[in-house]
Amino acid sequence: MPRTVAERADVIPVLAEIFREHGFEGASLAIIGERTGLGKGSLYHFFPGGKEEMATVVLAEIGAWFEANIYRPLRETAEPRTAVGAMFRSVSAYFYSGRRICLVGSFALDNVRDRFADQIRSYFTAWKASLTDALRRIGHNEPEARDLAEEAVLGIQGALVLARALGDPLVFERAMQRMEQRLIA
Amino acid sequence: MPRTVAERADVIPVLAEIFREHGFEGASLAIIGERTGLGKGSLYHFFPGGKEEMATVVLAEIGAWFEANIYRPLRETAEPRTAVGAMFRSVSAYFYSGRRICLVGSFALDNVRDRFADQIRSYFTAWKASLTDALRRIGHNEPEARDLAEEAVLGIQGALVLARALGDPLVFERAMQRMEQRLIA
DNA sequence: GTCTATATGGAGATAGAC
DNA sequence: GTCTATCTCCATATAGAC
Repeated sequence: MPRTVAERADVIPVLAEIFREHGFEGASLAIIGERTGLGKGSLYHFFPGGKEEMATVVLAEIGAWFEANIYRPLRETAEPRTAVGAMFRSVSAYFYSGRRICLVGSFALDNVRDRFADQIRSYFTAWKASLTDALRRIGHNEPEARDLAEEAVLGIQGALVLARALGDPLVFERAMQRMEQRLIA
Repeated sequence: MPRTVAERADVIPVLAEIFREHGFEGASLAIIGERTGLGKGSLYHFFPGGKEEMATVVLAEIGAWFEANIYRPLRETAEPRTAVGAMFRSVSAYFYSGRRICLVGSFALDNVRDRFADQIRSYFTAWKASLTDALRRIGHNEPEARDLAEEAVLGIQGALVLARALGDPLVFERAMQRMEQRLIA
């Protein structure tokens, strides 16, 4: 008999976490079944396209979350200096101060990069663009704003790599501090 | 009959490139056999420990290369300003201006991170330490040197992630320029 | 040292009962 | 919607001839 009646939406955050921890190929259906509490039947009922569809949906949800919580505020908040500070706080919370990796960044380095190339590119393009916009409004000129935005976006990814490699979240926190200083000063 | 008589040392750079392109799990023995021109028999003759041993050996060779070509020059070159400039040129060449990813960084984000944790940590620890040393000798005070070194090491990793995600090597080249400026100025 | 053949396991995915 | 049983494929690894 059925364990419980699940909703597809409830499963997505769990999938995201599994992909972060195990990568795309490492996230076996066995693990996914265990963590979601769903059998293969239910999984394929929700995601007829299998793992590939699961990852696509997860990436879409991540993109939507960043759009709502990071990119839009950067573009639309009246006080851009505040918005940039808020971005660093949101990012720090989102990545658990460097204890959690960026799924999009890890996919970019992974074997699966080509399969999800469009979603990966959009994520970073939108981030760069919205941050550039805020920096422009803070008072930086156009090329300077673009440079600083690129540096910050890449710095966040690098901080996640290094913090994970060294097993030291402080690496991430220090990088956030430095970048915020540089952008807002 | 045997195809050719190979040496283990010749195989290692090929393995490194395969792991970079496909990741650890994605690098199947089929691919490895194809690219090295070796059958499974030869592969297991050279690496009785299988793929895990292959990756360990590859990481060791990468570590040795960086020690000889990056870390030692940073520590020992009489003119540290020159050494830092040389580091950026070597790194840029090594990563093909951002077209090639860092195997160690990609492993750090991957499912296999725990299996190779020691080698991953050493790679970044040694890089940070040797760069800090050079910056110290350039004239930065201790905490400043440490901060700048950490920022540069992490910036290189982030630049590789973003360049790959956007399919744009210029992202990498710009990041190298900015960092060199900041470190040497 | 290299090859081919094979063992064995686990992967993703499907079928159909309930 | 959920389950179990099953299919097929390809993974790593081994054995033993040459």
